[in-house]
Amino acid sequence: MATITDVARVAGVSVSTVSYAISGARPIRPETRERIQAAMDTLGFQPNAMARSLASRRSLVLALIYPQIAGIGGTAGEFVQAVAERSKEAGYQLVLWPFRADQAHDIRNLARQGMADGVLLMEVCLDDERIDVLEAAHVPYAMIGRTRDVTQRPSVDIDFAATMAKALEHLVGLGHTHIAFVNHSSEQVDAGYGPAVRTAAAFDELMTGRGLVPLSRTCDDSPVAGRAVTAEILATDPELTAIITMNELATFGVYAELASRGLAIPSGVSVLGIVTSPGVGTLSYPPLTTMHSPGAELGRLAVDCLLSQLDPARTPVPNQLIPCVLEPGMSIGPARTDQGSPKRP
Amino acid sequence: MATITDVARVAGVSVSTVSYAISGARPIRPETRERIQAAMDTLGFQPNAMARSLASRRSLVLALIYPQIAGIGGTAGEFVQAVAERSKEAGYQLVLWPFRADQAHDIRNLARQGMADGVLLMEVCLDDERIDVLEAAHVPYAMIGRTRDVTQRPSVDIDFAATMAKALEHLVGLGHTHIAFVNHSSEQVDAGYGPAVRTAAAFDELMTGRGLVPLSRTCDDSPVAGRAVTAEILATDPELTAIITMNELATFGVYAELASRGLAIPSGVSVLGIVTSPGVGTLSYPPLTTMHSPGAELGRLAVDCLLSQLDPARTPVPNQLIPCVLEPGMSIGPARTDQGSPKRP
DNA sequence: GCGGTTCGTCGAAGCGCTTCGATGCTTCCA
DNA sequence: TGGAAGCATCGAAGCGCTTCGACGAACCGC
Repeated sequence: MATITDVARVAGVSVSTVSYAISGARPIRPETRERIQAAMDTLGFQPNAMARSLASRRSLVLALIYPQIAGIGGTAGEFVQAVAERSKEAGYQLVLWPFRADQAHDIRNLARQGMADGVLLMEVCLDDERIDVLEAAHVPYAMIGRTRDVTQRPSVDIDFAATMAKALEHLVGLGHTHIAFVNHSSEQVDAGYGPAVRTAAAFDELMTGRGLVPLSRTCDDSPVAGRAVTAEILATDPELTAIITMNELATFGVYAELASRGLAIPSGVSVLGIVTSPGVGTLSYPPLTTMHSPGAELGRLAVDCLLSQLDPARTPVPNQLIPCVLEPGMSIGPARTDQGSPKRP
Repeated sequence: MATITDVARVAGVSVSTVSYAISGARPIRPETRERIQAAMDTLGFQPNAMARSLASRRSLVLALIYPQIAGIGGTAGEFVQAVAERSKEAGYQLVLWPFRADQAHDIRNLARQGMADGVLLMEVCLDDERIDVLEAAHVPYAMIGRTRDVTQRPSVDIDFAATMAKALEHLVGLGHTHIAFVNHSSEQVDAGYGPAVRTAAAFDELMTGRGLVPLSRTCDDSPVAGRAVTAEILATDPELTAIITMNELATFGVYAELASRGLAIPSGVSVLGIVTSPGVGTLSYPPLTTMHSPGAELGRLAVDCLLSQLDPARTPVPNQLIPCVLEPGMSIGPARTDQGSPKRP
């Protein structure tokens, strides 16, 4: 494997000149630059990443800490992909650190080994120990998701409140007033999992603000649980005409339960999946109308957000919240009016 | 950030002694070892990964080249996850290199920068340029999937033939003789995408071997295409009683088309999904019987396979083929016998 | 025509670690 | 009891690159 020394020898210049020619940090005479380029080409020179990092004290590597990328639905996959691609565009590599959220100290130690210039965290909880540890160790980071207070903390996230607002606006505009929300599991809510907590809060507040009664349920991530919750919801409010789900697997159960009761979608009950992974709407019949998670955009933003801290020359990236995007399917229609829709609460 | 020199000073020993204490490459007196350990603890020392790699000429990093991890179904996600975890167990980190299959030269150049000790390739085609380039550059690799000839080439893969054999055995045992196979798209077959080619070949051969007529179709990866193919298959062979699909998205279309024709599953037609991602069976009603892809196991094996080349001290990992695992659902039953099942071809 | 700049290049000092050979002690057996 | 062998440790030479200061040459204005 050719080294920079070989290139310098072949080009008849000093090692430092080659280095400057590569980095462009100092002016090089065009003729010299060409000789160097020729030498690099004939030798097939590729600079050694480790030596470069050691000397420059920048590894050009970002680390992504993730708890899980498997599972149905490519939300996380889409996100990871976007992160990797954006990193590459920016000249960085991406390493995967599979750590659970409670392994903050292992994360800190790995970070201090200098393999990565900064870390990206996903699935951040309202009170996330990892953030505290990383801040204490002065490790640059950016999070996808938000801790409780996020001012002064670099983050990008889905705008759950805006997503819910758009969802309700859409449904209420079609005459729906009895609307239920199927959330993630109660374990996730209790663990302070941001999406579950924030979206539920937004639902309650927005429904109440419209003078409607919020019917909100947690639900394990499975079709079976989705079926059970649907049955329970329908029993609780027989006048229900719309269900918003933020639980992809449960949504399949919602469909199944509605079908088994002869409740057609959307003429009987409208269903809207929010924060979904791409393509999931087409898996059901009738195709589910969704508001899909802006995973790819979040991934790119997260990288930009982190890089803007590593390199002050970059334009700083403010914290951003991105709402989900409506993807029309065929699961939403006007509210049915079996016994006159307006009803006093 | 404390360095090894700081540790040596605090412990009152030389730098090399600290290094040997950490690596265990030479014996150190227990008392000395303890002093060093104490020094490391008080300083919070973490060895610098870059310096270590530069000096030892081993980065302890593996690279995973992947074309796509997004998309419905966690097959690839499951695989990536397993790879990352196994790597961590073995003391390696995993970096993601998002390259398309035609970017062999970029891959080569990156590999020659010495960031990774070896690379893992997924979605390998029968004739894969990347393999040739990597071999020419003497870059250690392991592939998930197989090129045309795989003797002497480190690989792990799904055993498509065995999977298909088990699938047919199961169905024929239930009296099915008119069986169709829904493959991936013709583009993928033409591109020499191993799973599509090998499985189709196995289907043809095994059906013919049993004296049955193989009805094999390519199909775009979408529910819509799945519907169309199902209609065409049923028109071609009205006596069809079973469909094997290796196309998760299309399978949803298969269900929809059967439902719209009033063909119940499994009493009218049995459906078996092969090489599926985990959990996908539960998304349909009735739950799809599947043979799911051993993604996690393949991921672990692939890492072991690669590591056994990097470190000759490890026990070598032979090329392995792992069949998919049957996961019972409710989509398979005995063949219907509308007009007497045995029929001469 | 002389001090002050700017340009293009060089040499050398690291970056923080690994690893080879050497060294001074002990220990052991003939 | 002396030489070989083993043990524990040290010093120094890199690994391949970046970057700082320096230096000669060409250029500038007054």
